[in-house]
Amino acid sequence: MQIEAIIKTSLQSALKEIYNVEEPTIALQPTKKDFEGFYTFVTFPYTKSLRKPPVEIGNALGAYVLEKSGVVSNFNVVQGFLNLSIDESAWVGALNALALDENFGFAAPNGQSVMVEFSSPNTNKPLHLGHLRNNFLGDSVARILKANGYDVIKTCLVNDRGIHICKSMLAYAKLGNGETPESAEMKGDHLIGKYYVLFDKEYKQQIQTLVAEGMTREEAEKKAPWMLEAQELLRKWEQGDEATVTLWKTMNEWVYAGFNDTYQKIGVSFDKTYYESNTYLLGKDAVEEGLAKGVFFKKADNSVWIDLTEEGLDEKLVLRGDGTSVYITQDLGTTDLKFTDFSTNKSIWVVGNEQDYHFQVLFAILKRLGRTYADGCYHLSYGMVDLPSGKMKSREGTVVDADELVAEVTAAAAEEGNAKGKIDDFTEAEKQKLFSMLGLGALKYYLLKVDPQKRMLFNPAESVELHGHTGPFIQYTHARTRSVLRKAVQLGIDWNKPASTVALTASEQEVIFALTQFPDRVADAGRNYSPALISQYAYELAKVYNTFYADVSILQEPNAAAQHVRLLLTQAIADSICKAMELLGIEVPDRM
RNA sequence: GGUUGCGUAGCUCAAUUGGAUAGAGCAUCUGACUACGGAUCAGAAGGUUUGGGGUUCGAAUCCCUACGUGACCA
Repeated sequence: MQIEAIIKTSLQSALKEIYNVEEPTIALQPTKKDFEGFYTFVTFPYTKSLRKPPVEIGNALGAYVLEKSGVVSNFNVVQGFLNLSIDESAWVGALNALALDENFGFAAPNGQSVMVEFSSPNTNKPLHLGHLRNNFLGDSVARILKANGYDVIKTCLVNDRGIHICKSMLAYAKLGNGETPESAEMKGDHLIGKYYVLFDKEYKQQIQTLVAEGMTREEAEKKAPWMLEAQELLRKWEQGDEATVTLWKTMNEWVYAGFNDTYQKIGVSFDKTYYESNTYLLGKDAVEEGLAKGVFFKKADNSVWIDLTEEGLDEKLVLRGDGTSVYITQDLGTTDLKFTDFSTNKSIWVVGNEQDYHFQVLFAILKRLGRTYADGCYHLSYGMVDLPSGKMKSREGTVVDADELVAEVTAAAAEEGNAKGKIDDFTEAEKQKLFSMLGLGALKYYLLKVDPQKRMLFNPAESVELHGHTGPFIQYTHARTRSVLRKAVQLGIDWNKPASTVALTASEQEVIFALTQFPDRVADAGRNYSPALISQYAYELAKVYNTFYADVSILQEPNAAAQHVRLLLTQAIADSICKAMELLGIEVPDRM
């Protein structure tokens, strides 16, 4: 059994035997660095019911677990805090168990399945920084849930239809001159993005002209010729006009080729891709169903609504008076489709917090419609990414392009990597592989270390940083452990077996303590859908190992038993860092 | 206007979900067997947790209020 679990059980018995208190859950916290011990139990909550001072309770409980638990070597009480030190044999035992368990940290399959929808790009422009946060989050959460025992299905819902695509199509039809990604030597998604910008430019011109002619701004925005033409194009598309559909298909193919290139580069993939062009008409039968069940009601203009004031929300339109869909209509249909296709227990949407209200409404409607899956729906809402110059706005050209950014971080890693001269024997291909690993490591870590819910600031200089609280720092620590282990192999040392108990330094105990927390951290990250918790943990592992590394010598250690423990611990750190980073979608090198 | 999120060191982020003297990184300053990998380590300095009230053994965390800031709904 785990040390922490043993202590908890022992404390439960202590409370029962000494004070006749039944405590179903014991909360332990790590002892603060300024105090002696590793686990702390807070006794304040019992002072009232037991009518005893907290120190007295702490002493009684401490004496009990010291005598009976078998893992506690010492204790001290400060006010209401009972601090417990752990016996060396318990530490070594824990190390043996986790270092020799290949699946340590990951849960066994739990028989549950979950769908994670993320990325969900528009086909009228290339991916940008905001998409990257979304992609990395979704990909990482999928990995974390898998590590928690779920069967995970990653999906992407591509927004491949609508007025925005028609804008690009129109500009291309007018100005394209048959340009292709090949002839332009541009990635397809960037080429389409170029025409979207061209549309916007011309559109703004037209508005200005109309306003100058005396039209109000609002009217001009509606009456600008290109806007009218784009809307006409959308109507043609919906009617299946052949030329329009052909152009749409061609341009979308270009975009997908570009997207795939980017996805591959950043190491993100999907099990299933949904296209809105196939799903945008869904949901109308759900509306019929809602009307029949009396969940929805019709207004005089024939539009369909739901009253969600009981849930603290408003009345919400679910179908327009002319029978056309709104976003929520499609989402109702698509959600039904997703659960029919995969019948998962849960479904998660990784979507920005600007849509918080939308998802509250969606889930509330699903419940009202009596969908059994409604309780398994979760909106993983994340904050926007700001730039030092302010908000990213695609219309104002202040977006950070994903492809460019990846190239930049890779270049930064290459510059430092080449300067160090430690990999001069690498082939060019090996170097490229490494630099991309490090560059992406820096970028992914930078975006994932922040609590998903929070808005974050993207500082370009910090995102390519390779020192301090960064991905490359952790990757470096991994390379370091592998280097030690390589040398140990060369020296013919066999450490891959249980170690026996020896005296441990404080830094060794800290490392083992950190290692033992892996399963809890994974579970925590899964419960909270938070890669940030894993990021934090990977950093702690690296930090605590580096402190240990500077503190004692491993290969020069004369005592074979002590050396054995240190190698085992090095091995465990290497494996744990590798696994933790894998949960973030970050690869770690053996050399760098 | 209505609803809602956020405000922590100069900057970027933590704080085990109500626990001890609020912790890291960057930037600044000091050091580290001429190195089992220095992309590292040890240390210094940096805080009235936006202001004000309240709840209790105990508040960055919960409640009220003011200010600042973002989002959504029209």
